[in-house]
Amino acid sequence: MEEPHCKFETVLEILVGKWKPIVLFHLFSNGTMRFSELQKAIPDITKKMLTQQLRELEYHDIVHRKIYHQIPPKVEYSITEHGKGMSTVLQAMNDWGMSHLTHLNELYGEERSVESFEGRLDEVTGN
Amino acid sequence: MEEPHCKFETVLEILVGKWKPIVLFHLFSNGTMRFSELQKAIPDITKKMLTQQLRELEYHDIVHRKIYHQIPPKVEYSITEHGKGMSTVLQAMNDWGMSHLTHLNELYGEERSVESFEGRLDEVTGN
DNA sequence: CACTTAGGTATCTTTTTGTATACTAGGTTT
DNA sequence: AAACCTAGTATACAAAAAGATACCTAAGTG
Repeated sequence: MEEPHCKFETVLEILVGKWKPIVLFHLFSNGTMRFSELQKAIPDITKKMLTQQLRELEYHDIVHRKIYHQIPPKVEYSITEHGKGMSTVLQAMNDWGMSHLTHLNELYGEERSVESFEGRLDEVTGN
Repeated sequence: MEEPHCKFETVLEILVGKWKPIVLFHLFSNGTMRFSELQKAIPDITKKMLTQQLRELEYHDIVHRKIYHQIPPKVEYSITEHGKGMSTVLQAMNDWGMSHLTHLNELYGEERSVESFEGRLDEVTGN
């Protein structure tokens, strides 16, 4: 076999967390967003989770946090230059992910959406 | 709302779980492995977790489970053809992951970033 | 003087994941 | 006959992640 597939865990570590993908999606799509704009765009997220996910992305230098020292506060989030470098990886994951969805539909049936795969997995694993 | 970076969640869904990466790594590296060989290769994993992770990968048609009907039981696991198609994505994740580690080292220094990534990664790579 | 605003924290509870340990089947070896 | 394989289950438990809710700040507004 070719090169060992190993350190993709690093990417996983960045992306791990229930809300990271959708947060990243919005920031990649919209460029720069305020905390409250992200909250609006992701209605079910709590402030705590949004803060947490953003802080973790910030630690990995994927997201930049710009604070305006005003009252009421204003904080803007955006993808860093380093973070933009992730887009090819995300795109590759996205593309393969799409084709995988098609494949799963062929295997298990068309009527199932992404969300319902979870439930079907539970049927199989008995959890 | 066009979607440049969105359904990479599908890949995440396959890879999610504490032991999936190392299981995949061994199967990609070794081709075909028995349940007990995987157990040996990943000493800290419990049977329950190994079974669970393999079943989930099997559901996604990434891993194939071949049962030999004999006593004592023999079951072999391998990457499916569909699963092999994942290797480019894993490779892309891996490559970017490596450069990200370097970047983190530059940002935080060698000790700090090593500390933030778990030893399991090193187990996999043998570093 | 109280109210509003934006971007958070601080606690506590619930849910999800992962771990530990014991048990099973049925043929083979001691 | 008892012990030993392998590839699992079953059950109980601990730890981690996520959710719910209340609270904080400090200037501007009515």
